[in-house]
Amino acid sequence: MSPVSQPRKRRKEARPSELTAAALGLFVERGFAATRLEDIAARAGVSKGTLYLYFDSKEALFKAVIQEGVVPVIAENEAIAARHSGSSFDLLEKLLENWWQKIGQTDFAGIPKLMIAEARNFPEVAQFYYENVIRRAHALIGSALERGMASGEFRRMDVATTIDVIIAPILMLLIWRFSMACCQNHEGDSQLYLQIHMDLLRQGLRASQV
Amino acid sequence: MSPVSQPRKRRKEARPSELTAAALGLFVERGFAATRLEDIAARAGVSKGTLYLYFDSKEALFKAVIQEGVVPVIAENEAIAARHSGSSFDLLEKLLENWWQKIGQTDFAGIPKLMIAEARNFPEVAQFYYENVIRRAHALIGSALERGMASGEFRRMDVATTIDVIIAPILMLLIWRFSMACCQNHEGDSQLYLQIHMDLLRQGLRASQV
DNA sequence: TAACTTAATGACTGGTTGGTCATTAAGTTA
DNA sequence: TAACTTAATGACCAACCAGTCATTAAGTTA
Repeated sequence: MSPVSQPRKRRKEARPSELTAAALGLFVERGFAATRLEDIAARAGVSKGTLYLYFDSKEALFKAVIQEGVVPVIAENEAIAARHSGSSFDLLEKLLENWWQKIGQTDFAGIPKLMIAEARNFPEVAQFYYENVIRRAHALIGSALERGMASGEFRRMDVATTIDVIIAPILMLLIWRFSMACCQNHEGDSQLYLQIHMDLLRQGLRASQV
Repeated sequence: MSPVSQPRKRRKEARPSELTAAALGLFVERGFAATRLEDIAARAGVSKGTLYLYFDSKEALFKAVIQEGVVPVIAENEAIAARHSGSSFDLLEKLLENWWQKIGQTDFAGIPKLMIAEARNFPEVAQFYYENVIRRAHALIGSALERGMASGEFRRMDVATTIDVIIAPILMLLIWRFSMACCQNHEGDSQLYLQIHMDLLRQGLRASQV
């Protein structure tokens, strides 16, 4: 057996994203308060001291985790909505598909659970997340709904609240995966879940035929 | 000004539930790890030492919080389902109504967020919650769905997954209230939210008319 | 009211961890 | 290869907190 300690490499560029990735994983798993900085550093393959070269404090690291990877996907979806032509329900499906690819199937999928668990302890970060992610996602779904109502494709409804009801099952899918999912022996089928949600909406949103 | 310290009263009976109530509030607000036992004791109007007369450890207190107030409501709803006659959608509405009265509008409303945030750190408690709350709630909704499918009221669908999609917005309502809700200036209307969810379901679940 | 039982207290301790900094060594320049 | 810059380290410290226990006093019994 050779000595365990690796020669220490100097890789200034790669460190921050490696550290936020490690932090995301542990924060989601254990919660902010219960996660030790030493464990984050170890998962990223550095020492605790190195972590402080790149982040001022544990809270600063938390902020960086949140701000890193969610906003770009919102911007993408805004672009998708802008150039869409076709039924409004198709637009909803396109937005969901892109979100699923960029968030739902990546490590960022853990962020909703993390944000929900820690929002009250970090109001400033929660505010940032609300303004830059939640509000914009709402606006996106809202405009699709209004488009569909204007064309007669969807029935009339309270838009603001309907948005919440549409988004809720999508968020719960991720939240569940990072919390209670460990108790189920059978694994849930995410694709089927999303498909059934959209099936219910397809029929639930459309203007009644009579 | 008179001295601050109250004469200490002896109230062995009332202590446990006062302590679990205080703990629920603080755990929901700050998370398990970030909550200090001294703060829980203070909120319950006793000293930290007193807390240890009634609970062996911080984790034991957490278990007690969870086990205290959710199971009875499930049992009630099982009774409601057993004696129900009428449409299957009416049954779903009745179950939701009772749940809203007994959980949604009480301090127990914070439990879903707490369970989700801490499930991974307390697999034993999570397992208990899964078996005694989640599984039974699922079975309840599931039997209502199958009843409706058998009578031709609902269309055919994958029951297990549809249950999840139905429950998700209801849980998110509470989770939201105890996390990101602080960021919104306008307060959401829970009644309207639940009504729209049920409206979407009423039309989304029913067998297509053609 | 004296003796007794036990609910309640809060000072204390041992372990933990966020954050610091003097030291080490990787990589670069001359 | 010698001198230099700075990324990386890990021992260390101070604050914090779960859990303990000797002491206090509320309420009860005789």
